[in-house]
Amino acid sequence: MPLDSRKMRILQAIIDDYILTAAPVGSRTISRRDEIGLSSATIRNEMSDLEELGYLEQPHTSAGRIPSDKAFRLYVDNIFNHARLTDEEANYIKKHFSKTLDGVESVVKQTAAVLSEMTMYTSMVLSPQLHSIRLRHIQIVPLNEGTAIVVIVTDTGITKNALIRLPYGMSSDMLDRVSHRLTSRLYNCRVVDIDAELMRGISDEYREHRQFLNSLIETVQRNILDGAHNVELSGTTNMLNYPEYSDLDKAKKLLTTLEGRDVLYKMLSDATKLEFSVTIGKENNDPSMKECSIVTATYRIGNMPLGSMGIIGPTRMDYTRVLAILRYMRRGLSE
Amino acid sequence: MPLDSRKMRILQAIIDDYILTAAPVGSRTISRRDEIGLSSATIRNEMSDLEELGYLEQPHTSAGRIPSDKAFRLYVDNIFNHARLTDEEANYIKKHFSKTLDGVESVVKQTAAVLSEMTMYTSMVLSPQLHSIRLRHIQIVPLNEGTAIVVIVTDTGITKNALIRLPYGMSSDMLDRVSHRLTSRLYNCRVVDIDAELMRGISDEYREHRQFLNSLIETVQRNILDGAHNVELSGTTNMLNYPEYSDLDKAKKLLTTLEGRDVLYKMLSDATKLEFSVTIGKENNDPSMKECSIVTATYRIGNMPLGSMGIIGPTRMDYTRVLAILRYMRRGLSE
DNA sequence: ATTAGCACTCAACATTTTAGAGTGCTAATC
DNA sequence: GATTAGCACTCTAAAATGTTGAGTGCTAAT
Repeated sequence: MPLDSRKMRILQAIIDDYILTAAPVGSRTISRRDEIGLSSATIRNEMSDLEELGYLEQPHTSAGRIPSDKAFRLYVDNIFNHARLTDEEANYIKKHFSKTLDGVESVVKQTAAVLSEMTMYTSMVLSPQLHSIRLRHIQIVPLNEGTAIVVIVTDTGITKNALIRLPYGMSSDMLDRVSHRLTSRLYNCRVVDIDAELMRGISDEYREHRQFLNSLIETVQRNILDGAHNVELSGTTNMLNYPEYSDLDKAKKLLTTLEGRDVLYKMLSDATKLEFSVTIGKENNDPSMKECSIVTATYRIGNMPLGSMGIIGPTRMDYTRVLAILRYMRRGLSE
Repeated sequence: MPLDSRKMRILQAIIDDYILTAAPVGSRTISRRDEIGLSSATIRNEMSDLEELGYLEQPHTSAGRIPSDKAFRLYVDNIFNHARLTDEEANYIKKHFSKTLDGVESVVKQTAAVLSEMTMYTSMVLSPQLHSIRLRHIQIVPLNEGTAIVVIVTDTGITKNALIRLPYGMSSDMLDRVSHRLTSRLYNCRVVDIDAELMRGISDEYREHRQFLNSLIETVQRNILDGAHNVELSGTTNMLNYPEYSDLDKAKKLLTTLEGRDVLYKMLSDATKLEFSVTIGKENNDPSMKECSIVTATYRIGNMPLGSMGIIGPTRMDYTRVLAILRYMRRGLSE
């Protein structure tokens, strides 16, 4: 059953106040606000109802009340589309992105930095996922007797490289020829699509090196898919500024999880399916993040999702602003 | 004036205890140890002397005493050469390094991870510095109308890439030829050595693209030298386990400095001049690190320093073990 | 339906008490 | 002369106790 409009207004006020102060909100605080115009006693009754309905929680008798995750959920679902950026903020972003940025890696880093600076929360950016990306160039560069570097370039301008062993007596000339052959043969292939089938055609031409070619491709594939696990993190220490993490133990747990990255990687790669996602408090799977919220957005090229980015903050984070910022960045990144 | 052997032994005992407990050490604690065999009263007298000499500090009357930075300095200079690894530890390292590691980046990451795991402190690894590294291959790969990726490969197997703009009407064929020309021309050059002089020879052949070539080289140089600022950090949260950082405020300051990386970069790149270095407590320049010690070691190829790595821990860190581990890793890395 | 009023609760903070670890000094002992 | 036992003294950390104020729930009046 939906909340009547008065309850709604009161809940809204409580949430607003809580986002600001992180402290339990009492009935008087709300009744003092003139857009409400009710006595504290009335508010108390309403609050009591809201608590019963699961939207508020009381840390202990005689403390104010705190919005529950459920309340934030309601709140987020409501504000979702109102999120707009002020010009000032938009300019801030523009300014900090005007620096020449060569290479995907530096864009990713820069994005993470801007996100965490603007929001004062922790930000994370998942490097472009390479599953569905196409090869442009393959080059094998001999290093010294027995080893070489394979460099591959993709259509999105991402390069990857891996160290490989060479079979004995492989000439530098031969490597050049193989490079050319691989490039023209695999041009525009997706990395995941390279399979035995496709390789046969090439191996056949270089019978004596079949073994080498196979291990080469395998290395490249492994390397590309692994590298994509990279999550750029920024502003982790920002979390320490929020009273919800003034408990050293909680802080430690959170930071440890963040440092581990794998949890974040999972979230971000799951989130790559949706344009935006908001995960509030206990909705998170990881125990150390039950007091966080995470807002994510994907970035894409054309309409193919490439990767995603996210903001990690306390449950009472400023969702409106965070969503606005992400929406803006997402547009900027997707080019 | 050097300490007599009894003072030395007592100081040693105090330091040992303090490294273990992080708490001020009292005279009884020391007198109980049977390798000393003196009453607490005697120890007290000696401690009083040691304090006068600047090796001990008292947080307040009626607390035990704490070794000063000066004491640790003495200690470190003494143990410096005794540092040896147990077989068990050596095996641990070997095991964790046996994973296939393709590419410099993953080696750097892996190294940082192993260092912080083994020591339980924070570790950092400076990526190989590229000043003195030589070019092996340059390849320009067209992406789409107007942009391309330059990939360069160095003799140590490190690759770098940068996004560049193409002048109008540059054919893919032409790019290939330029790539070849650049490669043969700059083969074995150090990046820093590429200058106007050197470029003139090439520009002359491609008059109409002189402008393009110059900006290309400039981008590459900038990119290479920047990228080298990369410091891989691991185990930052380990610091939170030590009582010296149970004060949230101190912890926040330290972590913020660490996250900034630039202070660390400076330290590591300075440290690249020495094989090992130990910086204790107040010897550090940065105020947030006055209660840390930092031990660094360089890794090299042949006898050219490539980069360095370091351990950051509380002043009372286990220098012996840390030095042993670094010494071991350094040998392993330098190949 | 709303609100004023009042008794009651409870965390947070301040204050006092207590316990224990450690010191420095002196006088006795080896 | 160096060492040590003994004791008075110091000072923190922890426990115990007191105080305050924000907040509640309920009842009776509006």
